[in-house]
Amino acid sequence: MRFSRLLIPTTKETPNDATLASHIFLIRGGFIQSVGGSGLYNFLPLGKKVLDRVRSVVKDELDKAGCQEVSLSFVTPASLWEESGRYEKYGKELLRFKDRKNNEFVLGPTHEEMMVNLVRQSVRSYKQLPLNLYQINLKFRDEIRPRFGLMRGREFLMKDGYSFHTSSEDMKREFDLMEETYKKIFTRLGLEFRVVEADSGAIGGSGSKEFMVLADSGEDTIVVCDACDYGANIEAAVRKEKVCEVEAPEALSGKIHTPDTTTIEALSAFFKTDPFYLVKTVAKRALYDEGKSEVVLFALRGSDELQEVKACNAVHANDLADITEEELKEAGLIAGYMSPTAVPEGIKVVLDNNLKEASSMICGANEKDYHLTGSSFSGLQGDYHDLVAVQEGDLCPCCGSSLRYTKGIEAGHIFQLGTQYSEPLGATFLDENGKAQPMVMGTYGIGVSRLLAAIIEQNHDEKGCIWTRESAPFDLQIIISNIKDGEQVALGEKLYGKLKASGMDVLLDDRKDRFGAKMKDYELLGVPYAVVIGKKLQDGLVEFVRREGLVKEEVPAEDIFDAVIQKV
RNA sequence: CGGAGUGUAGCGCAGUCUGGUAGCGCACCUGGUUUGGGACCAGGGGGUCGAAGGUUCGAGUCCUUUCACUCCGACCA
Repeated sequence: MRFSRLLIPTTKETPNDATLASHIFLIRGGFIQSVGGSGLYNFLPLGKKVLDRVRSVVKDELDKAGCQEVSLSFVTPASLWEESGRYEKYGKELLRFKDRKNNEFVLGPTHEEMMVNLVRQSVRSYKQLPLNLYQINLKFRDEIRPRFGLMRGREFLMKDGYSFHTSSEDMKREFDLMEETYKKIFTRLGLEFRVVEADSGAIGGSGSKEFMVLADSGEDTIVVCDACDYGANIEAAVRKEKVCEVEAPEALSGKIHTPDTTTIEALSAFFKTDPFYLVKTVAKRALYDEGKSEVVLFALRGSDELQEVKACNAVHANDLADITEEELKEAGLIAGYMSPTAVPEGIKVVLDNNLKEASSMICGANEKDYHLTGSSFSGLQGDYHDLVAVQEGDLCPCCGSSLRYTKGIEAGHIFQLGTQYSEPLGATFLDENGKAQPMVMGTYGIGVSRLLAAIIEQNHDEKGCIWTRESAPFDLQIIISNIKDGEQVALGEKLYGKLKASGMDVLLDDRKDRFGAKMKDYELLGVPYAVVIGKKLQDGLVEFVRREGLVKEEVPAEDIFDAVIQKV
């Protein structure tokens, strides 16, 4: 392609709302264009090209793994969502609207319902299973706060795949195959990534894994072990059970006057004991369907922090909200002195697993200025769950080494769904005995447009993008320094023609601009390699440039074709 | 939704306090010079100042209402 004919509106200035490198360079390089803000973007020729290349890597690997591509209707009848029960549950991110006949529709934010519908209409027998269908299509989520360019748009390109099986064993086999396939995809795209244990969120199901592209600008905190492969989203991370080297406080059981000790620190100082032996009680309002809600107490060791997503899952709530002082009073709870053992009637209590069989604990008396010592949870019946937010320095559940935090961009997520969609939606097959069984499902997503942002987050310098081999808009860029120099032009054109004929995708910068402007654009666009044909051509030399590190090498003009073929 | 802020040319901004001809830089168009690090000279085009209402002889500027967007928190590929 000739630069002079391509629509590549590069700019020197940074749009005022862009803070992330990927956002800045994708806009400045003329890859994408904002549609009046609000998380919507147009893909310009260069951006579309990169998107297609990334998409083709995804497609190629999926097809190799035996998946079949389909394309589902973007506009989805609301009735399907009502069937699955998600019409209400999904919340405001689901864009709903009516057609001229007043029928309700949604713009698909994910397509479990549609795909199950497709399959239940066409699959009858176990002989037709397993099946793995996917599409790479637009999704729309009416995000509360879209930001960071392609990283979190409202409209985005997603690959969503769904598999259907006769048994959960077979589904797990496919789940593992998808994990391997995803690893191949991210590796081919040149990304440094980590597969981590994850929370399943609104999609549901169990045993989900996320593919995190490692980048400081990532929005997710992930917990990783450097000694082994263990990695998990902070929302799902677990640790080896903690022990405390400090001895437990004397087990005198009783009510102690503890004025103004409403925090763990104060309490720890008052009793001269480790927070490990204190009980932290956190009150939250759990929100459910149809506007229902209730106050819940979450209790854990004073040395631990509550992980809200885990807490939310423990009570099967849609969300947890902070609680106001009035609400506390109304519920009969005393701030700073709450306790899982002295609870007003009708308040739900959830206990952290670490409290199971704990003894010699100090907890609130649910009475102002009083705490109870010598509390024991031994034999105490209760609703025990993992509620703990794993901290840096906690020990790896697999190998016992120290864990640390890092940041990641969630680029893929795979779920073992089971039958939670096939049952309500009636997606059944007839087994060998002629009995109807619900299909066992898995679901697998990749944020394709987000991958563009992730690639740049991981591969850029202060000057611009550095595309990886399989994501680059072109294999090579030829820069003719002075378009008025007949010799430079002749060599540029000749090289361009020969390389194109050899199957290479080449961008020829044949613009009238000065050298500096072309070089700046090259650096901004981030094509992996360039050939600069300039002044040194008088001495029979041209330059071969590697974008990464901007390494330059002089090559005799007559050898440049072979050099390019060999290096690129 | 809670908190903060911004809406003026395609982009980035000044002008608003103190009402009086709509400005600057980049980009764009024409001509010329220039061609190894975002050139220069000359000329030119482009705006219902987010929207509606009000005050005034006169509103980008003051008042009221409203909308949109951005940034910080809870959701997600």
